[in-house]
Amino acid sequence: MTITQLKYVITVAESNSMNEAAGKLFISQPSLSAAIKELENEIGIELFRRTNRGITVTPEGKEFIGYAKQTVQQYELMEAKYVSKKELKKKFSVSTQHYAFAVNAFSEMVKQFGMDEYEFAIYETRTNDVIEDVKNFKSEIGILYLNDFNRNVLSKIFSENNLEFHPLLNCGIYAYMWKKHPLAKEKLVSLEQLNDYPCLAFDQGSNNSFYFAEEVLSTYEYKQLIRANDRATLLNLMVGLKGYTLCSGILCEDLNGSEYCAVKLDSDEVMTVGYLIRKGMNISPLGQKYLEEILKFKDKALI
Amino acid sequence: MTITQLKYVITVAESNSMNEAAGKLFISQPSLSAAIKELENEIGIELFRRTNRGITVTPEGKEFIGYAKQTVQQYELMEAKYVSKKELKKKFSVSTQHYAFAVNAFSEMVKQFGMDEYEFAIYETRTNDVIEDVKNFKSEIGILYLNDFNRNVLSKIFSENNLEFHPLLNCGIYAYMWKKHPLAKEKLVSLEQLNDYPCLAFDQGSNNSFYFAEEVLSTYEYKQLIRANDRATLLNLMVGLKGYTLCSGILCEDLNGSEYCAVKLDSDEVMTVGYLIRKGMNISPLGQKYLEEILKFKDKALI
DNA sequence: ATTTGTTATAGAATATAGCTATAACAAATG
DNA sequence: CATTTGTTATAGCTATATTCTATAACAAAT
Repeated sequence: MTITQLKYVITVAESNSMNEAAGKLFISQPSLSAAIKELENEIGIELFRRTNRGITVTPEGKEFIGYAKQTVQQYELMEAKYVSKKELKKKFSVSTQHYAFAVNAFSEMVKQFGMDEYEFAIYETRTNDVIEDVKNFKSEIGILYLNDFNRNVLSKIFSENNLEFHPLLNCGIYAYMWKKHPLAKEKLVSLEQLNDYPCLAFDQGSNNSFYFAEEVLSTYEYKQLIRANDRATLLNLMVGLKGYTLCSGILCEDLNGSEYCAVKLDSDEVMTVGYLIRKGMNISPLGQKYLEEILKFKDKALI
Repeated sequence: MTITQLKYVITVAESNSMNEAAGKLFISQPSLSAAIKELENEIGIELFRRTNRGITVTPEGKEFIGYAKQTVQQYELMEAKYVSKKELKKKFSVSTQHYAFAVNAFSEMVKQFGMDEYEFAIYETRTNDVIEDVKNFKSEIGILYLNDFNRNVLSKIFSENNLEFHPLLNCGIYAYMWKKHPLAKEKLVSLEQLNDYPCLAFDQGSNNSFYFAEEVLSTYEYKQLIRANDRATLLNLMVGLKGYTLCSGILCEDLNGSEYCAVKLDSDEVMTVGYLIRKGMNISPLGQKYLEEILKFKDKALI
């Protein structure tokens, strides 16, 4: 297992064929094929499925490539510092459920590190994709919540996939709605009161298991339920349909605007927002800063 | 720059001569000498000073080797997982000023990870060594405090050495003393009151700059000052001499025993305990856990 | 002066990585 | 249905790198 082989594997995985990858790597196709095969023999894992129409990455290959990327990145960091002496752009991505504060923390971090030396990405997406992104090394960190209802199921998924959940902040449940909503001035609202209005929820794609829902009380039977896949859409529906959504109560007026407000729900239920990482994986300085930024919402979470 | 070369460099740095290192690496001495020299030429840095009585590491070499250790460790992690398939023992060390809670957090972390898969080390030492240990990659994390007096000086040292300080907890200043000390029952003590008793301080070796002192009010002129280099010794002197020491007020009865108590000092001064890491360095899962454990003292710190 | 340790150098043997040419195969194409 | 075009795999060769042994050069201890 050499660094060269790892670099080759990564390039092949990003290509549609050995031929194409060989071109990118400026070596001949037989050399590349041999190098890959030698590695596969050494580790005893088939990384790519070869067909006459190109290659596909096997599931085990996907995991291996994840580790390979880490190792090569570390190596290239040294290479950049000591050999070529140019600054290598470090990468950082995060995948999150639909939380304005996760986006806010992200932009704060970006501001502090600057775009010159770093490459950033944030994916605001459905629960299952958050898990997948972290699993496949697409994102270093995933942001999602656990509560008493989904904790066991998600924890099992985490441990099966070598993932680790770390709590960041606990918060009560709030109904998020338009400022001019009839219930907006209440101190406390009950589910019965809310039942007169449509509940807005984030679409979770094909995986419509309750456990993947982003609404805290997914088991409750809502009279009216509307699904959306975009936070801005959802906000628009709050105004247009006098809808509401159940969430953490962590507000970011800067991002969602001051047109909305959160009213505490009459419920003892507590949700735990936390971060998901691959088990045994180091957290980069960028990741450290991002988590620090999220922790700044600890106070705001307990309005 | 190959992984092999990096491994060679690391072994040489841990040996007294090329010959000795060559033996450890099961290669001939000329091969090793050539490999090292080739690397030095490539990066344009002299890593080792050769004398007829062996080798010494240059300062630039020390830094390079630090990075090399990181990179090789990452590589060996993959190698262990995919090639040799035996679990590699991960290493974690921390250097800290004399804080019982730092030791306590350490032992909590060790308990949770278990000694089978990991290799641990904790160095309770003087301020300058904490900084040196982190700088030279001996410890991943250093624990020390900043206050208004030493902040500027230490911050400058940190940035000059590519180190980063992250605050963990703020605490007031307490006088730590024997439970049967005449002042032990007071709610609040002044420096004037304490002046009747010897002040106990940690010896900082040759570097006796005020800025490196572990006592919070190092500028104050103590009538009686006794230096020690061991926490247990200091505790004994508290009993024997009715001495006291100024500290954070974070107590760990489990470790120091219940024979001692902390009395709040009549002063607004606040000290910030935090951790020190190399700039741009990732934090390992062990380090993450350790910091989490220290943060659990956040409440105890504000008695 | 000799011995014993060190690092550095030279030249030969071996191992490795890459190349070209070609095979083997499957799907698209005329 | 043969041909073309894409794919990966194999064989044999060459240039390069790695590592060895033997030896030199040097300094300190004996």
